[in-house]
Amino acid sequence: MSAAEATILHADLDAFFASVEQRDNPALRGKPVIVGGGIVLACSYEAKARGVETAMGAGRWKRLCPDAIVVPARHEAYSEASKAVFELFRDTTPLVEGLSIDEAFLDVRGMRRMAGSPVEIAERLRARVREEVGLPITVGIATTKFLAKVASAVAKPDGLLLVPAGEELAFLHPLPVERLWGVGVITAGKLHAHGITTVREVAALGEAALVALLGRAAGRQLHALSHNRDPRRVVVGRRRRSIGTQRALGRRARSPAELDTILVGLVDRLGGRLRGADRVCRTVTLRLRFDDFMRATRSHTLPEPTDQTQAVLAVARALLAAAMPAIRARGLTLMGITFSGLTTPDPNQLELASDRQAALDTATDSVRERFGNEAITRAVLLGRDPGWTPPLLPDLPGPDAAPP
DNA sequence: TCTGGGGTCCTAGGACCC
DNA sequence: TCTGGGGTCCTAGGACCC
Repeated sequence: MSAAEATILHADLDAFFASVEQRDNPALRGKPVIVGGGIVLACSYEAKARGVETAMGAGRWKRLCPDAIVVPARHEAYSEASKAVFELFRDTTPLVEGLSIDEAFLDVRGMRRMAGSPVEIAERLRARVREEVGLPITVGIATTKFLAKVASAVAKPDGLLLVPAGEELAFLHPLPVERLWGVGVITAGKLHAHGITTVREVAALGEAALVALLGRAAGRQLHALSHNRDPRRVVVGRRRRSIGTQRALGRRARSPAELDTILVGLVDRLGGRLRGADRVCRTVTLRLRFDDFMRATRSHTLPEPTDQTQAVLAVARALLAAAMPAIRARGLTLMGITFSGLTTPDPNQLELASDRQAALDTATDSVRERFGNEAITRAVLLGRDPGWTPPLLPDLPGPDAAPP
């Protein structure tokens, strides 16, 4: 019994949002299409060929591709298309692990007699996604999840690539380090600084050296991946660990009252999403982004989980009020706010969140215990008095280390 | 060249417990 | 004077992914 047979598929829709737009509007086919506008949420391969990339700002893509057709995002359409494709995934094999709205791992081990070789299964899946949902999809096949993902990235767009068992390293080693899952700009930069540009060179380095360079987890992981060692199984039914909502603010200064209005909107959305997903959260995190792209995080953990907007709001207000003086002291402009609730793994705890007033009381007590009565007062004032400026709090560290 | 709205996982120090 | 080990939880920051 060879554990080495390549049976893991990584299926990844190509330029997902843009492909849905081209599917639904024939006038867009064959043209550079950008979904988003302000920044690029997604772009068609015609736009990619001109150098446009995801998350690019308007200034840049307009220079690169002035004739691009810009369409607003239609998230419901994407969500629907995603559901239809995932149905086809699950019709292919019960072992489906979703990674995001547009990609999943499928394990087709033991299906040869019934359904054919992994390549045949993948071909059939690609044809069905094309015919039944109208979208192009790329599939990578390999012995490990990690390598299947690398394979699909290499095969894009609208491709299929099998890395046969036994040929993994021959495929992997010539690739640039950036192809490895988990190597972003920072890690790639560190590796480049040591003259390492290919996976082969990573593999030759040895675990100890990689750990010294990148830290324990990242070093070990990279070492293992460079030898195609990835024992992770395809797992069905993974649950989200956190739910968050965020909003960009731009460079304009915001009054406390404005901030509070934004905050209430975010928390309201978050509460709705928690309840909609039948989830509760115990740890509420406030994430702030500044004009120099610095970030700061403040979090608070409640004694009991909740899905109640008012309870989360009490925590959120206190966190923001407590962080505000430190922000002002640095003279930074707030560019974005995120609130997220770390969901709890135990669904039984849902019952604990049933009583609204009790949840609010618990949250208020918990915040008071940590930040003191003053913080509660400040948090309440935050929403009421536009002229209010918070006093400096000496006990709070700044949003980050002192500027260079 | 400064941009969205989602997420995941890891690290490190301090508190606290046994 | 020097000095124990291990574990969990919380908080803040950082890197990365789509």
